Amino acid sequence: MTTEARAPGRPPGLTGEDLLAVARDVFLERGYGGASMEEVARRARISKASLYREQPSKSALYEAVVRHWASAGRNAMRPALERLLAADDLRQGLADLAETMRFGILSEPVLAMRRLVTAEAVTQPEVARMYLEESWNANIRNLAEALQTVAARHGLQMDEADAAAADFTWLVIGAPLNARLLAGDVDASPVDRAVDLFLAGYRRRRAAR
Amino acid sequence: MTTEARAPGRPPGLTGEDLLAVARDVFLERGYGGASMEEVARRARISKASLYREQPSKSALYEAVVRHWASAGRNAMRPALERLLAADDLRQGLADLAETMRFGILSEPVLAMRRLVTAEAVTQPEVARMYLEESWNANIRNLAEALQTVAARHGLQMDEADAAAADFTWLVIGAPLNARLLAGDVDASPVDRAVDLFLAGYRRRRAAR
DNA sequence: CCTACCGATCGGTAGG
DNA sequence: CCTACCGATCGGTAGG
Repeated sequence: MTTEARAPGRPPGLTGEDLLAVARDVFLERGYGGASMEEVARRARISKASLYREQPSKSALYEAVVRHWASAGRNAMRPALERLLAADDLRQGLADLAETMRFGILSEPVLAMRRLVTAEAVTQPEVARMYLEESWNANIRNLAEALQTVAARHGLQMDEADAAAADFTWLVIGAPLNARLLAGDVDASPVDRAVDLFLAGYRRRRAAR
Repeated sequence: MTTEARAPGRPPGLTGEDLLAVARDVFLERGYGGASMEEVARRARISKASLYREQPSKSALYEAVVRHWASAGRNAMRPALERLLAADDLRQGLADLAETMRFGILSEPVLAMRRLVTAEAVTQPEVARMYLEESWNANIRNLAEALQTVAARHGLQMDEADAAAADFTWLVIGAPLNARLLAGDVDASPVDRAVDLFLAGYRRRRAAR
């Protein structure tokens, strides 16, 4: 069979979430300004008129794309956090988590989405704020919860779990994220340094202020 | 006097570094795609034809702007590092340095330049790479050198000073930089947490792998 | 140094 | 009659 079966009168092109996936690819490849509604329509095999009936404007399409992406990534770390909670060796568990975080956050599509949303934060701040809250802070809070559990089990001093989750995250991905965003470099530094520094800082109560 | 004295035949508008400053403002306000050569020319009080005689293309103007900025920021941290080296109290010295770093890196123009260069890293990667090397990595190396000196004086264990400088930097600015880039939030968390974690990690030799 | 203008393309919408 | 969709073109503006 060379043609798909389809009901008469049904649209042959993409709509709904399939359309959002196509639009996402165009935005990630070209940036907001470089993306044209015509290319989105062409790749989705629909007319521009049909595209505008699905989304009333380019900015509305952009917001829908980011919202769908953020929703999908909201609990991206959950499996890795389950593995951390199940790990006997805390240090090894944190190192595995760190590797997973690097692999995910430094992947090309995630980097491209960060570039896109950051660049458009000036003109569409509410979209950037939604992305930060739904996609990033939600994951930080999940991480904080898991860290609090393993801290209690392994006798770590962790009064402010959210801050500790941020510390861990930025020790692990700060430098390579910066390098990849700006230069595409693949960072080769082992995660063990970050994990050791984190553990050293939280193993004993830090000096009072 | 209502008019400035000027030599006959001299251009009334801006050229050279003054032109780059005007172009920088336009790029930072509008982004690369949103910046028009016409607006740059208008603000510099020159014609578009004159602008194109100074810079052969929009991308050449952009590269000149970023290069000039990076060159100016290359040793931005030097005064703060001198104060660290002169500090008696290491913890207080690091806290002061951390405040200075936050104030500088999280300032609006520096954030806007980061947004701009990051967004254009896809289409003009060599400019982004130059920015990373001249403006960021140069400062990290200056910080590493200073940290090595104070580490030796205060008995810290610091085998890889570049990595330690990156650790310190991302502990101090990672979370607030992310929040400000995406949501414009002003972070209120004290720098003391980051400094204490850093010191705890480097005060004793970390566990062998 | 400027006005005028080009070929191309943008986001968005018309009639049928 | 309906829904889904098309070719053509609108007014403005971009880099050059």
